[in-house]
Amino acid sequence: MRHASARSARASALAEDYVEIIADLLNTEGEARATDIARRLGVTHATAIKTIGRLKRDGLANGKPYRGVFLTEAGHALARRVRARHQTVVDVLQALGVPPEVAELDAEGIEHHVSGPTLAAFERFLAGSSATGAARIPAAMPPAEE
Amino acid sequence: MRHASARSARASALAEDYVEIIADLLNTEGEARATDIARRLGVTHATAIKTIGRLKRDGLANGKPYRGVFLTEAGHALARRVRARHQTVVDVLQALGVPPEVAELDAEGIEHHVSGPTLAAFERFLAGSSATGAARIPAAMPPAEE
DNA sequence: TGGATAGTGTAGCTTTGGCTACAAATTGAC
DNA sequence: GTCAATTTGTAGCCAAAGCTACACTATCCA
Repeated sequence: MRHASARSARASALAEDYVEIIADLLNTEGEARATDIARRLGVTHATAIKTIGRLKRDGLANGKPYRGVFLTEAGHALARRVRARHQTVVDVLQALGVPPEVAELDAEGIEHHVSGPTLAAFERFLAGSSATGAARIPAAMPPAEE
Repeated sequence: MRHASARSARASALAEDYVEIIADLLNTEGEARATDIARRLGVTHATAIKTIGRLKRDGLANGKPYRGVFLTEAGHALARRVRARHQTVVDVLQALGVPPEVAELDAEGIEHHVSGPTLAAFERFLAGSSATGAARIPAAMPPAEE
């Protein structure tokens, strides 16, 4: 049954991607239009609109027809969590020696499968590296217990 | 378009999971039965059989009705690649301080999104750690250039 | 040699996430 | 204010991946 959780993560990955993009568009452009969301994802606007409909149904987004998409409080909370996790994953990959552009690309897929404990370990790892000013974790770092 | 590659990775993830499990069953049990594959994945046997049909269609598996599933040469090659990558991801997660059981679980999802360059970086990272015999990478490790 | 049990396969349904094609609304330029 | 262009929405199609229910084979044991 090991794969079952990976499968459910796959299911929520799309919603997380949409929410992440919508939040980003709202921040940078002031509005999130269906066409822009679609372009960012590399799908047609019809696909985007249908998926946005599911986000609305699930209480993550709202907005009136022809008036752009907005996030509910739940949507914003999810976006914040997703964004922070994304950055952590990118930072870890880069600390491990992955080139920045590749790290950014791979993080897009990896982030949806990083569980809470793993995220915590990543953060400890990064805190350890930055504490010494080095890009790598110091040898003296204690094993993180949970 | 950053998300497009993550999406296509999601598409091949299931095939990779099946091939990985089939190879493991062939190794440990000598045969891969549909019911066992289904149980490992946490799906019903009907779902497993349908997916195995797709693997056969795509040239990864073969076998006669009621006679178990086998891998083609392509299937075996894929299984080998997937298994090696899986182990690397698990090792990296543990080196970063993720508990073994969690590392095993998260790797199941993460591995499908680890690109070639990232995998190479992971291997360099591990080579650096093991050279000192420590579970962690030494602070003195030089940045891996690419 | 039969049955019972276990395993395999088929049929038909659902949801998701894609697509194209078309229709409707909005916006901007005259 | 009207018309063209853009954007948004709808309809209908497809394949994948899941399910339940039922039918068919194999296998094993009495």
